[in-house]
Amino acid sequence: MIIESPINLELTQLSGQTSQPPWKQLDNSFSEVVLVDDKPVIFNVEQSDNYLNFSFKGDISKKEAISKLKYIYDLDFDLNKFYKYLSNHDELKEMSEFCSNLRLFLAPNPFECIISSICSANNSIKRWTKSINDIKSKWGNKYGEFYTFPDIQSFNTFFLDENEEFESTGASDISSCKNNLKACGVGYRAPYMRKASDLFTLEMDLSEISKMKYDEAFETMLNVPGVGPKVADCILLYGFNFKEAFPSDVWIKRIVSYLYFDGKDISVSKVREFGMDEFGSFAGYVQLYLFHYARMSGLMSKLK
DNA sequence: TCGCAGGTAGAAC
DNA sequence: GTTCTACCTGCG
Repeated sequence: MIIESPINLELTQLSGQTSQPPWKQLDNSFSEVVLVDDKPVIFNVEQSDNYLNFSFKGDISKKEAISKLKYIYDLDFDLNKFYKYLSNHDELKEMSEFCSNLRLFLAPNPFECIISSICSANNSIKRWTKSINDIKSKWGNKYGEFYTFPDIQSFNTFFLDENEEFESTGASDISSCKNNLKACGVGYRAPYMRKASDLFTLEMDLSEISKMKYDEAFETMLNVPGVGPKVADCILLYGFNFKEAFPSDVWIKRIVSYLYFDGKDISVSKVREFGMDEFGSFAGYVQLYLFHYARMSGLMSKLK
């Protein structure tokens, strides 16, 4: 079955968006289990010309499957309109040729996105994706060769580190204690993750976030341990589809400073404000494209 | 072996 | 309000 909206699937999958790790890749195709209304569905998607060709296994209708995939790959976003916008701005006009048909890769599970984004802070793509995959295979439900991300209620029962696990389980040897968050390589982020899951279990309601205006959602996310401005914007963009978010890290700062401020050093928080004012409802996409444009055009190595 | 990279928390200015 | 430093891990 084909959905006729242009996408570069591999580019989108491997672009490091903190919604989730890339799906399992086999040649041209990507597969993962996704919960649709709490029902496990195994999706297989592949590139077919410019489009997304897919199949699925699970107890949902074809219509529901299409609607889920359209959400995850943001297929209703009008790329042509966006490219027209880019071509009208000198600083941005080169970008679309380097990242043609790159789209947002949105989280089917906002809680996974929150934990992924916390994990991505001060970290590399390779390391945070490995950590999230470790968490899934340790504690997720298994469907075929795939694992779901553990739910919020179970998350705050996980041990933080080997000491906590050793003391609570009475294991004979502390070095055999691997069933804890730190063993997933998350480092000092382990307590942030647990506190975040506590917060969403006890005080905050995830479904409330998507009903909020962006500014309120941003302020709300800043109250979550381990979540600062960059991570909050990643969560809002990749986890909740707030396209006006402009996640700003050191790379976006270097790129924006080069393109718009003659290389002058400006603070990350100013870059965020600039991005939101300048790009409006395209801010999230511009951020995504800026990063990959810089990566692929060689600008990144030049700015280093 | 060690230096480095990368956002946040918490403290200091 | 802005700026400094410690934090954990894997890589070169």
